Amino acid sequence: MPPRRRAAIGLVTSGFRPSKRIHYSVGIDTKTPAPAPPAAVPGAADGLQQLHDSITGWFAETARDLPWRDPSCSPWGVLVSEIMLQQTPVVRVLPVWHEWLERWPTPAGLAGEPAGEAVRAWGRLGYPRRALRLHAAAAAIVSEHAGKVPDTYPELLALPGVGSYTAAAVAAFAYGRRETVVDTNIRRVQARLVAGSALPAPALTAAEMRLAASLLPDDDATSVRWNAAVMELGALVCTARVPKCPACPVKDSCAWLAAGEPPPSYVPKGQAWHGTDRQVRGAVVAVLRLAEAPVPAEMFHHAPADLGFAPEGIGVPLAALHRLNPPPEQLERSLAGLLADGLAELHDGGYRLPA
DNA sequence: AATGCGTGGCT
DNA sequence: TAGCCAAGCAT
Repeated sequence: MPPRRRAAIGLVTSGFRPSKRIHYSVGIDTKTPAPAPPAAVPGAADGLQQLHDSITGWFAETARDLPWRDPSCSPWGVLVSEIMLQQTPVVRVLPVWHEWLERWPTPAGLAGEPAGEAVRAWGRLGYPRRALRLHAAAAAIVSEHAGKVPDTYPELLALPGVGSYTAAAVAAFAYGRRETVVDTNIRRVQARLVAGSALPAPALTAAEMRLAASLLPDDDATSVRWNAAVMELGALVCTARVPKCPACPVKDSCAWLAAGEPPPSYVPKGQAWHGTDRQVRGAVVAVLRLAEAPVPAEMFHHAPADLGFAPEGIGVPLAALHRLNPPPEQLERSLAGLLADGLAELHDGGYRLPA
Protein backbone atom coordinates (compact mmCIF):
# COMPACT_ATOMS: atom_id res chain seq x y z
CA MET A 1 0.00 0.00 0.00
CA PRO A 2 1.58 3.27 -1.13
CA PRO A 3 1.73 6.10 1.37
CA ARG A 4 -0.96 8.64 0.96
CA ARG A 5 -1.60 12.16 2.03
CA ARG A 6 -4.51 12.13 4.32
CA ALA A 7 -6.01 14.74 6.53
CA ALA A 8 -6.79 13.49 9.99
CA ILE A 9 -10.33 14.76 10.21
CA GLY A 10 -11.76 15.22 13.63
CA LEU A 11 -8.49 15.27 15.52
CA VAL A 12 -8.52 18.98 16.17
CA THR A 13 -9.31 19.67 19.78
CA SER A 14 -8.21 23.25 20.13
CA GLY A 15 -9.01 26.59 18.64
CA PHE A 16 -12.63 26.76 19.67
CA ARG A 17 -13.82 30.20 20.64
CA PRO A 18 -17.27 31.73 20.79
CA SER A 19 -17.75 33.77 17.67
CA LYS A 20 -18.65 37.41 17.53
CA ARG A 21 -21.70 38.53 15.65
CA ILE A 22 -20.86 38.94 11.98
CA HIS A 23 -22.93 39.49 8.90
CA TYR A 24 -21.97 39.22 5.28
CA SER A 25 -23.63 41.17 2.53
CA VAL A 26 -23.30 38.21 0.21
CA GLY A 27 -26.13 36.67 -1.76
CA ILE A 28 -26.45 33.58 -3.89
CA ASP A 29 -28.27 35.25 -6.74
CA THR A 30 -26.49 34.14 -9.88
CA LYS A 31 -27.43 37.30 -11.74
CA THR A 32 -25.48 39.61 -9.48
CA PRO A 33 -21.75 40.04 -10.00
CA ALA A 34 -19.41 37.74 -8.14
CA PRO A 35 -19.99 38.40 -4.45
CA ALA A 36 -17.26 40.20 -2.64
CA PRO A 37 -15.36 37.60 -0.66
CA PRO A 38 -16.16 37.94 3.01
CA ALA A 39 -12.51 38.79 3.57
CA ALA A 40 -13.13 42.00 1.61
CA VAL A 41 -15.91 43.06 3.92
CA PRO A 42 -14.53 45.46 6.53
CA GLY A 43 -13.80 43.53 9.67
CA ALA A 44 -14.88 40.25 8.13
CA ALA A 45 -11.45 38.67 7.97
CA ASP A 46 -11.60 38.14 11.69
CA GLY A 47 -15.16 36.96 11.28
CA LEU A 48 -14.09 34.38 8.72
CA GLN A 49 -11.39 33.10 11.03
CA GLN A 50 -13.88 32.85 13.85
CA LEU A 51 -16.31 31.06 11.60
CA HIS A 52 -13.63 28.50 10.81
CA ASP A 53 -12.70 28.10 14.46
CA SER A 54 -16.28 27.80 15.64
CA ILE A 55 -17.37 25.22 13.10
CA THR A 56 -14.22 23.11 13.08
CA GLY A 57 -14.14 23.29 16.87
CA TRP A 58 -17.71 22.06 17.02
CA PHE A 59 -16.80 19.33 14.54
CA ALA A 60 -13.87 18.16 16.67
CA GLU A 61 -16.22 17.67 19.59
CA THR A 62 -19.30 16.38 17.81
CA ALA A 63 -18.30 14.58 14.63
CA ARG A 64 -19.60 11.08 14.12
CA ASP A 65 -17.01 8.34 14.07
CA LEU A 66 -17.51 7.14 10.51
CA PRO A 67 -15.20 4.47 9.08
CA TRP A 68 -14.48 6.33 5.87
CA ARG A 69 -13.19 9.25 7.96
CA ASP A 70 -10.61 7.07 9.66
CA PRO A 71 -7.11 8.02 8.48
CA SER A 72 -6.50 4.34 7.74
CA CYS A 73 -9.36 4.22 5.25
CA SER A 74 -8.12 3.80 1.68
CA PRO A 75 -9.04 6.22 -1.13
CA TRP A 76 -11.08 3.36 -2.57
CA GLY A 77 -13.00 3.16 0.69
CA VAL A 78 -13.65 6.88 0.49
CA LEU A 79 -14.80 6.64 -3.13
CA VAL A 80 -17.17 3.77 -2.34
CA SER A 81 -18.59 5.72 0.57
CA GLU A 82 -19.16 8.84 -1.49
CA ILE A 83 -21.03 6.97 -4.21
CA MET A 84 -23.14 5.12 -1.67
CA LEU A 85 -23.92 8.33 0.20
CA GLN A 86 -25.37 10.02 -2.88
CA GLN A 87 -28.97 10.62 -1.85
CA THR A 88 -28.71 7.93 0.79
CA PRO A 89 -28.55 8.33 4.61
CA VAL A 90 -25.40 7.36 6.49
CA VAL A 91 -27.08 4.76 8.69
CA ARG A 92 -28.24 2.82 5.66
CA VAL A 93 -24.84 2.98 3.99
CA LEU A 94 -22.75 1.78 6.93
CA PRO A 95 -23.45 -1.99 6.86
CA VAL A 96 -23.27 -2.22 3.06
CA TRP A 97 -20.04 -0.22 2.97
CA HIS A 98 -18.44 -2.67 5.40
CA GLU A 99 -19.55 -5.63 3.30
CA TRP A 100 -18.18 -4.07 0.14
CA LEU A 101 -14.80 -3.15 1.59
CA GLU A 102 -14.38 -6.61 3.05
CA ARG A 103 -15.36 -8.31 -0.19
CA TRP A 104 -13.66 -5.85 -2.55
CA PRO A 105 -10.82 -4.13 -0.69
CA THR A 106 -9.43 -2.77 -3.96
CA PRO A 107 -10.88 -1.52 -7.26
CA ALA A 108 -9.34 -4.54 -8.98
CA GLY A 109 -11.34 -6.86 -6.79
CA LEU A 110 -14.63 -5.34 -7.85
CA ALA A 111 -13.58 -4.98 -11.48
CA GLY A 112 -12.79 -8.70 -11.53
CA GLU A 113 -16.40 -9.64 -10.96
CA PRO A 114 -19.50 -9.22 -13.13
CA ALA A 115 -21.35 -5.93 -12.83
CA GLY A 116 -24.39 -7.84 -11.65
CA GLU A 117 -22.54 -8.80 -8.48
CA ALA A 118 -22.13 -5.13 -7.66
CA VAL A 119 -25.86 -4.60 -8.16
CA ARG A 120 -26.63 -7.62 -6.01
CA ALA A 121 -24.31 -6.50 -3.22
CA TRP A 122 -25.82 -3.03 -3.44
CA GLY A 123 -28.80 -4.44 -1.63
CA ARG A 124 -31.57 -1.97 -1.00
CA LEU A 125 -29.52 1.20 -0.98
CA GLY A 126 -31.55 2.52 -3.88
CA TYR A 127 -30.56 3.96 -7.26
CA PRO A 128 -28.84 0.68 -8.27
CA ARG A 129 -27.38 2.32 -11.36
CA ARG A 130 -24.86 3.72 -8.89
CA ALA A 131 -23.60 0.17 -8.33
CA LEU A 132 -23.24 -0.27 -12.06
CA ARG A 133 -21.28 2.94 -12.40
CA LEU A 134 -19.10 2.16 -9.41
CA HIS A 135 -18.25 -1.13 -11.06
CA ALA A 136 -17.44 0.73 -14.28
CA ALA A 137 -15.37 3.21 -12.30
CA ALA A 138 -13.41 0.34 -10.76
CA ALA A 139 -12.74 -1.04 -14.23
CA ALA A 140 -11.57 2.38 -15.42
CA ILE A 141 -9.32 2.74 -12.38
CA VAL A 142 -7.72 -0.60 -13.21
CA SER A 143 -7.35 0.04 -16.93
CA GLU A 144 -6.42 3.70 -16.88
CA HIS A 145 -4.89 4.33 -13.47
CA ALA A 146 -3.04 1.09 -12.74
CA GLY A 147 -5.57 0.16 -10.11
CA LYS A 148 -5.06 3.26 -7.99
CA VAL A 149 -7.89 5.72 -7.36
CA PRO A 150 -6.77 8.94 -9.09
CA ASP A 151 -5.97 11.87 -6.84
CA THR A 152 -6.90 14.87 -8.97
CA TYR A 153 -10.27 16.48 -9.52
CA PRO A 154 -10.35 16.17 -13.34
CA GLU A 155 -9.27 12.53 -13.30
CA LEU A 156 -11.88 11.69 -10.68
CA LEU A 157 -14.53 13.64 -12.55
CA ALA A 158 -13.91 11.48 -15.62
CA LEU A 159 -14.90 8.32 -13.75
CA PRO A 160 -18.42 6.93 -14.29
CA GLY A 161 -20.83 8.05 -11.59
CA VAL A 162 -18.45 10.71 -10.30
CA GLY A 163 -19.73 14.26 -10.65
CA SER A 164 -18.49 17.58 -9.39
CA TYR A 165 -19.36 16.93 -5.77
CA THR A 166 -17.90 13.43 -5.57
CA ALA A 167 -14.73 14.37 -7.44
CA ALA A 168 -14.07 17.22 -5.04
CA ALA A 169 -14.99 15.13 -2.01
CA VAL A 170 -12.64 12.27 -2.89
CA ALA A 171 -9.78 14.62 -3.73
CA ALA A 172 -10.31 16.35 -0.40
CA PHE A 173 -11.18 13.52 1.97
CA ALA A 174 -9.04 10.76 0.48
CA TYR A 175 -6.04 12.82 -0.59
CA GLY A 176 -6.11 15.87 1.64
CA ARG A 177 -6.44 18.31 -1.21
CA ARG A 178 -7.91 21.79 -0.94
CA GLU A 179 -11.11 21.54 -2.97
CA THR A 180 -14.34 23.48 -3.11
CA VAL A 181 -16.73 20.81 -1.89
CA VAL A 182 -20.38 21.73 -2.29
CA ASP A 183 -23.05 19.25 -1.35
CA THR A 184 -26.63 19.77 -0.22
CA ASN A 185 -25.54 20.23 3.41
CA ILE A 186 -22.97 22.88 2.60
CA ARG A 187 -25.43 24.63 0.32
CA ARG A 188 -28.03 24.78 3.07
CA VAL A 189 -25.57 26.03 5.69
CA GLN A 190 -24.37 28.73 3.30
CA ALA A 191 -27.91 29.71 2.41
CA ARG A 192 -28.84 30.25 6.04
CA LEU A 193 -25.63 31.44 7.60
CA VAL A 194 -24.58 33.84 4.85
CA ALA A 195 -27.47 34.48 2.49
CA GLY A 196 -30.16 34.47 5.16
CA SER A 197 -32.55 32.20 3.27
CA ALA A 198 -34.29 29.14 4.61
CA LEU A 199 -33.16 26.90 1.76
CA PRO A 200 -30.65 27.03 -1.08
CA ALA A 201 -31.83 27.62 -4.64
CA PRO A 202 -33.46 24.64 -6.40
CA ALA A 203 -30.30 24.10 -8.43
CA LEU A 204 -26.64 24.71 -7.63
CA THR A 205 -25.58 28.14 -8.86
CA ALA A 206 -22.22 29.56 -9.82
CA ALA A 207 -22.63 32.11 -7.05
CA GLU A 208 -22.86 29.32 -4.49
CA MET A 209 -19.64 27.83 -5.81
CA ARG A 210 -17.94 31.22 -5.59
CA LEU A 211 -19.18 31.71 -2.08
CA ALA A 212 -17.96 28.28 -1.01
CA ALA A 213 -14.57 29.00 -2.59
CA SER A 214 -14.36 32.32 -0.76
CA LEU A 215 -15.07 30.65 2.57
CA LEU A 216 -12.48 27.90 2.08
CA PRO A 217 -9.49 28.09 4.44
CA ASP A 218 -6.17 28.62 2.70
CA ASP A 219 -4.17 25.60 3.73
CA ASP A 220 -4.90 22.03 2.67
CA ALA A 221 -5.41 20.41 6.07
CA THR A 222 -7.67 23.12 7.43
CA SER A 223 -9.72 23.26 4.24
CA VAL A 224 -10.37 19.52 4.41
CA ARG A 225 -11.46 19.80 8.00
CA TRP A 226 -13.64 22.77 7.11
CA ASN A 227 -15.39 20.93 4.30
CA ALA A 228 -16.11 17.94 6.49
CA ALA A 229 -17.20 20.17 9.37
CA VAL A 230 -19.69 22.23 7.37
CA MET A 231 -21.16 19.07 5.86
CA GLU A 232 -21.51 17.60 9.32
CA LEU A 233 -23.11 20.78 10.63
CA GLY A 234 -25.68 20.62 7.85
CA ALA A 235 -26.30 16.94 8.47
CA LEU A 236 -26.67 17.10 12.25
CA VAL A 237 -27.70 20.65 13.18
CA CYS A 238 -28.58 22.84 10.23
CA THR A 239 -31.03 20.28 8.94
CA ALA A 240 -33.60 20.86 6.23
CA ARG A 241 -36.83 20.43 8.14
CA VAL A 242 -36.35 21.32 11.79
CA PRO A 243 -32.87 22.81 12.36
CA LYS A 244 -31.44 22.51 15.85
CA CYS A 245 -30.40 26.12 16.08
CA PRO A 246 -29.85 26.16 19.86
CA ALA A 247 -27.09 23.59 19.34
CA CYS A 248 -25.45 25.52 16.52
CA PRO A 249 -21.91 26.79 17.08
CA VAL A 250 -22.52 29.80 14.82
CA LYS A 251 -26.08 30.70 15.71
CA ASP A 252 -24.95 34.19 16.72
CA SER A 253 -23.59 34.76 13.22
CA CYS A 254 -26.50 33.32 11.28
CA ALA A 255 -28.12 35.68 8.79
CA TRP A 256 -31.26 33.54 8.64
CA LEU A 257 -31.77 33.64 12.40
CA ALA A 258 -30.98 37.35 12.45
CA ALA A 259 -33.66 37.87 9.81
CA GLY A 260 -36.23 36.12 11.99
CA GLU A 261 -36.19 32.74 10.24
CA PRO A 262 -38.00 33.77 7.06
CA PRO A 263 -39.79 30.86 5.33
CA PRO A 264 -38.54 29.37 2.06
CA SER A 265 -39.25 31.52 -0.99
CA TYR A 266 -40.33 28.47 -2.95
CA VAL A 267 -41.88 25.09 -2.26
CA PRO A 268 -39.66 22.16 -3.19
CA LYS A 269 -41.66 19.75 -5.29
CA GLY A 270 -41.49 16.19 -4.14
CA GLN A 271 -40.79 13.23 -6.36
CA ALA A 272 -43.73 11.16 -7.46
CA TRP A 273 -43.49 7.54 -6.49
CA HIS A 274 -46.72 5.57 -6.46
CA GLY A 275 -47.51 4.28 -9.91
CA THR A 276 -44.26 5.45 -11.45
CA ASP A 277 -41.87 3.47 -13.61
CA ARG A 278 -39.34 3.86 -10.83
CA GLN A 279 -41.55 1.94 -8.45
CA VAL A 280 -41.96 -0.86 -11.00
CA ARG A 281 -38.26 -0.91 -11.85
CA GLY A 282 -37.44 -1.16 -8.18
CA ALA A 283 -39.79 -4.10 -7.77
CA VAL A 284 -38.30 -5.85 -10.81
CA VAL A 285 -34.71 -5.36 -9.68
CA ALA A 286 -35.68 -6.66 -6.25
CA VAL A 287 -36.68 -9.90 -7.98
CA LEU A 288 -33.51 -10.08 -10.07
CA ARG A 289 -31.30 -9.49 -7.04
CA LEU A 290 -32.58 -12.65 -5.40
CA ALA A 291 -32.78 -14.75 -8.55
CA GLU A 292 -30.09 -17.36 -9.12
CA ALA A 293 -31.16 -18.04 -12.69
CA PRO A 294 -32.70 -15.96 -15.49
CA VAL A 295 -36.29 -15.08 -14.65
CA PRO A 296 -38.70 -15.99 -17.50
CA ALA A 297 -40.67 -13.02 -18.79
CA GLU A 298 -43.90 -14.84 -17.98
CA MET A 299 -43.07 -14.58 -14.32
CA PHE A 300 -43.27 -10.83 -14.55
CA HIS A 301 -46.44 -10.82 -16.60
CA HIS A 302 -48.40 -13.48 -14.76
CA ALA A 303 -49.13 -14.08 -11.12
CA PRO A 304 -47.19 -17.01 -9.62
CA ALA A 305 -50.43 -18.91 -9.08
CA ASP A 306 -51.05 -18.89 -12.84
CA LEU A 307 -47.64 -20.29 -13.68
CA GLY A 308 -48.18 -23.75 -12.33
CA PHE A 309 -44.83 -23.78 -10.51
CA ALA A 310 -43.29 -22.04 -7.53
CA PRO A 311 -40.65 -19.41 -8.31
CA GLU A 312 -37.59 -20.58 -6.43
CA GLY A 313 -36.31 -18.03 -3.91
CA ILE A 314 -38.02 -15.03 -5.45
CA GLY A 315 -41.55 -15.56 -4.25
CA VAL A 316 -41.66 -12.57 -1.92
CA PRO A 317 -40.42 -9.84 -4.29
CA LEU A 318 -42.40 -11.38 -7.14
CA ALA A 319 -45.56 -11.25 -5.04
CA ALA A 320 -44.76 -7.61 -4.22
CA LEU A 321 -44.45 -6.82 -7.92
CA HIS A 322 -47.77 -8.42 -8.70
CA ARG A 323 -49.37 -6.56 -5.85
CA LEU A 324 -48.34 -3.38 -7.63
CA ASN A 325 -50.16 -4.76 -10.64
CA PRO A 326 -48.62 -2.36 -13.16
CA PRO A 327 -50.31 -2.00 -16.56
CA PRO A 328 -48.63 -4.38 -19.04
CA GLU A 329 -47.26 -1.51 -21.07
CA GLN A 330 -45.67 0.01 -17.99
CA LEU A 331 -44.11 -3.32 -17.07
CA GLU A 332 -42.75 -3.63 -20.60
CA ARG A 333 -41.39 -0.11 -20.50
CA SER A 334 -39.74 -0.73 -17.15
CA LEU A 335 -38.12 -3.97 -18.27
CA ALA A 336 -36.91 -2.31 -21.47
CA GLY A 337 -35.54 0.57 -19.41
CA LEU A 338 -33.59 -1.79 -17.19
CA LEU A 339 -32.14 -3.50 -20.25
CA ALA A 340 -31.22 -0.14 -21.78
CA ASP A 341 -29.56 0.96 -18.54
CA GLY A 342 -27.57 -2.23 -18.27
CA LEU A 343 -29.21 -3.17 -15.00
CA ALA A 344 -30.62 -6.30 -16.60
CA GLU A 345 -29.88 -8.53 -19.56
CA LEU A 346 -31.73 -11.20 -21.48
CA HIS A 347 -30.38 -14.74 -21.24
CA ASP A 348 -32.09 -18.01 -22.19
CA GLY A 349 -35.32 -16.11 -22.61
CA GLY A 350 -35.23 -14.69 -19.10
CA TYR A 351 -34.09 -11.58 -17.32
CA ARG A 352 -31.07 -11.50 -15.05
CA LEU A 353 -28.58 -9.07 -13.59
CA PRO A 354 -25.62 -8.51 -15.93
CA ALA A 355 -23.27 -11.47 -15.66
C1' DA B 1 -32.55 23.17 -17.53
C1' DA B 2 -35.64 19.91 -16.20
C1' DT B 3 -36.29 15.00 -15.50
C1' DG B 4 -35.65 10.38 -14.23
C1' DC B 5 -33.68 7.49 -11.14
C1' DG B 6 -34.78 3.75 -5.21
C1' DT B 7 -35.45 3.28 -0.62
C1' DG B 8 -37.10 3.60 4.02
C1' DG B 9 -37.23 6.36 8.36
C1' DC B 10 -39.35 10.25 10.24
C1' DT B 11 -43.06 13.60 11.37
C1' DT C 1 -50.70 9.29 7.05
C1' DA C 2 -48.80 11.12 3.16
C1' DG C 3 -45.21 13.62 2.15
C1' DC C 4 -40.58 15.05 3.02
C1' DC C 5 -36.01 14.06 2.69
C1' DA C 6 -30.99 11.82 2.56
C1' DA C 7 -22.83 13.35 1.25
C1' DG C 8 -25.97 13.53 -6.86
C1' DC C 9 -25.39 12.06 -11.54
C1' DA C 10 -26.46 11.75 -16.38
C1' DT C 11 -28.89 13.23 -20.17
